[in-house]
Amino acid sequence: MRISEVAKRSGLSAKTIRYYEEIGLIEPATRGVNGYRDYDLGALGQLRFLARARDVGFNLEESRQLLGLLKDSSRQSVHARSLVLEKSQQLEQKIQKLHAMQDVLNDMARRCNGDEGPECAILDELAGLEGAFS
Amino acid sequence: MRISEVAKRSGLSAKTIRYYEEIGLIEPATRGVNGYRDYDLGALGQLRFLARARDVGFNLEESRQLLGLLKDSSRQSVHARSLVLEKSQQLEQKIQKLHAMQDVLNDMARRCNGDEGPECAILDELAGLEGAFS
DNA sequence: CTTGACCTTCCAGTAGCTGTAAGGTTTATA
DNA sequence: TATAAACCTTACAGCTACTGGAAGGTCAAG
Repeated sequence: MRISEVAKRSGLSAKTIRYYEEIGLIEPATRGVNGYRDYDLGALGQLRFLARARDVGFNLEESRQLLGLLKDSSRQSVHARSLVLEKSQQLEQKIQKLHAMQDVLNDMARRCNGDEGPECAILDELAGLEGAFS
Repeated sequence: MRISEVAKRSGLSAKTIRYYEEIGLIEPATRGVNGYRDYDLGALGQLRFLARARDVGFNLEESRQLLGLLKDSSRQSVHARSLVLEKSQQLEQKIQKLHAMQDVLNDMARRCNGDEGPECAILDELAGLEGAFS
């Protein structure tokens, strides 16, 4: 398979696949006589695995670890599980933080007239005039 | 005020303040005879404003726009309000996405034994073997 | 007079790609 | 057979929003 085919079937861009090779996340692809990269189903499988790991929130280093576990026949599933649970907790924290930010935004919007005048509770609050008179 | 004082009082780092000046987010600070940057309360106010805008999720370009509104006496509060509402919606989408990711992670963790053996529903699912036998 | 805490500029690095340039190859069509 | 479209290659720059570090100038205290 050529790179564009693997790209289509993995959901990654060709650029990204070359990048993953460059940083050693996957083995360098074998090359055809013309110098084009050539992929087999095993390589496609690894790229799909990486795409999914990224999709659920793992960064490249974590995805590398997970791929290492996948390839390690003497692995212990507890390791994969702890990576997943830790990531889930990280997402939880991110969600909480985003919620808090959203609350502030919604509150500001509620207290702002949103008309053609210059008076604006949003700008006041961002400037530190803590809307004491809302 | 010197930069470290402004840093302390705005919550930004000195590095960040210099960076904001470099990219034109704030006016270049006036300089003392020794070449040190010197800030007045107005500059501090703007930096605080920027710190808060960043805190609630605006990126630098959006923060620049908000600061523009703050400085524009002929502004219309509807503009600030629409920026805030749009940002709130963006946060909502991010939250939904993180929730979906977290659901997948929690589901994978639940189906994984997490013991010393190699069998692992997490790795199976990431590899695309859609846990049909959970 | 030296030590330490400031300040300055400049350059490099981070994550995870994406865009673009300049070129080689393959394939389909006129 | 010519040629144009659609691939492929490498290499380098750029993106966001900073952070770290080097090399050096300034200033106040002891």
